[in-house]
Amino acid sequence: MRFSRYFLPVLKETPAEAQIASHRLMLRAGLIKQSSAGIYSWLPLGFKVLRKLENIVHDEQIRAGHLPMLMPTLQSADLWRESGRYDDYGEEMLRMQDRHGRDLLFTPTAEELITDIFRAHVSSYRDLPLTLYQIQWKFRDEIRPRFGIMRGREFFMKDGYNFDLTKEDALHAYNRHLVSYLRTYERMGLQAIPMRADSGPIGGDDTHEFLVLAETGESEVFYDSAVTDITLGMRDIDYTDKAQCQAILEEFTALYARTDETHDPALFDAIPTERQRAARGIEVGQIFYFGTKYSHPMGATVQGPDGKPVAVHMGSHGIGVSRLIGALIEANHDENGIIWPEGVTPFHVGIVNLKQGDAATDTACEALERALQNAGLETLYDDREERAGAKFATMDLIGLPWRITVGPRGLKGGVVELTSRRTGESEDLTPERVVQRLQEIYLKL
RNA sequence: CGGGGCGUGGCGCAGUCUGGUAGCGCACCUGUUUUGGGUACAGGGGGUCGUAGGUUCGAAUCCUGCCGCCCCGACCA
Repeated sequence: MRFSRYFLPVLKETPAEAQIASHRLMLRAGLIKQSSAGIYSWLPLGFKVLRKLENIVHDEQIRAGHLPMLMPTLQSADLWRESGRYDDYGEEMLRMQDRHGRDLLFTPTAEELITDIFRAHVSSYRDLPLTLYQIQWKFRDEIRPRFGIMRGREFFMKDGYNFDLTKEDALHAYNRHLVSYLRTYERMGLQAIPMRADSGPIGGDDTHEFLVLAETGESEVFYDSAVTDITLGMRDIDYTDKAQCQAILEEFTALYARTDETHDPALFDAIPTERQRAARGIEVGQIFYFGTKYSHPMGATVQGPDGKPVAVHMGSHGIGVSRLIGALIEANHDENGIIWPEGVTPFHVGIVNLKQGDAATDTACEALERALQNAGLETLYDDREERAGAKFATMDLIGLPWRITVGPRGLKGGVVELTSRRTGESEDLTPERVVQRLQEIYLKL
């Protein structure tokens, strides 16, 4: 992509409303524009990151055996009356009427609708287990939206629902989701710690929240510092293996890690003092097992082997995809701007032409751009006629993890400069080597 | 919803107290210059001062209503 052809409205000055780093940087780097309180437009660069996260979530869900689908944002109130949540959900649910005066709502979550789909089409235990999910816009009419995309009213969320014959199977689904979520966050370059949580209005018995540690997080968390040393890494996972999923859950949840909702000071004090941590975190996902809470009142049953109807055991699972961008930036930025992890960066590498208009550097940049594209890498070539400092500042702000600097001096020696955004370290390499290096870096992901 | 604050070109702000021709910086456009960490000079375009009403010879400025946005608290992916 040529910078001159892109739509990237970067701001030198920070809009007054932005209080936290991720919000400021998202506005300054031209990722989003506020439309009204808690509602944002996603500009091309922000949309690109959002799509990357969405793709990673899809990829990991499909890997875990879950089926993608899409449900509408507007739903009939009738289903919600059936489950009893039309009245329970309260002011947070945005309600409206169509021209016939029928009550509609903008979906804050989709347990009712998915259960309705399930009961209409599934009647035998042989069709279980089944896990369906979608990534779709949600609306929750927050009392006070804030922190930009981190607590918007409209947000992009992956929500999944499992249907199982027995509690045991449903708990395996729970474990499977925990594992797949861990993988998902790790691929994004984020550490999200599963913590025992409170179930809130979704209801249910078992629930874990995934929290990214950040000073600006809204949740108070307490944990054993040793939990931050556990990673999934490259291990081979068989999602049908109940024992393996269970073992991973136990591995990740054995140590103390809780939000303030479920915090137990006595257990916390039992941790060696030097490992006790009280901090703040951003909630980026949550998984629930809630048994027959919806299937029972809504009549979502299957015939068991004995021919008798059984209410299915369910759980639901969410990842706040749009919020993740905020969490990613909170965890990855410095005073100059964003530093995208390689797994989610909108472009793999930026190219800075130090002397735009100079035939030799222009040619070298264009050749590099083609070579990188042919290698399957996405480039953002800053071809503006700007001073180098301005180009570097823009690259730093938008946070591409790698930058190639092309100038007449280097070209005399046959090299260009490859710079890491994270470390600031540079290396002089031939254009061929640069392409190779970047290929190696991104191949691993 | 309670408490606090703000609304003046795309962004950041001054001007409001004490009414008298709407300003500054950035961004944008034109030209020249320049390009190794936010370049210099010159010229230029763009504003119903959130909105409605009131007071006044005259309102960004004073008064009233409404709308929007932000911050602190109770709720949430």
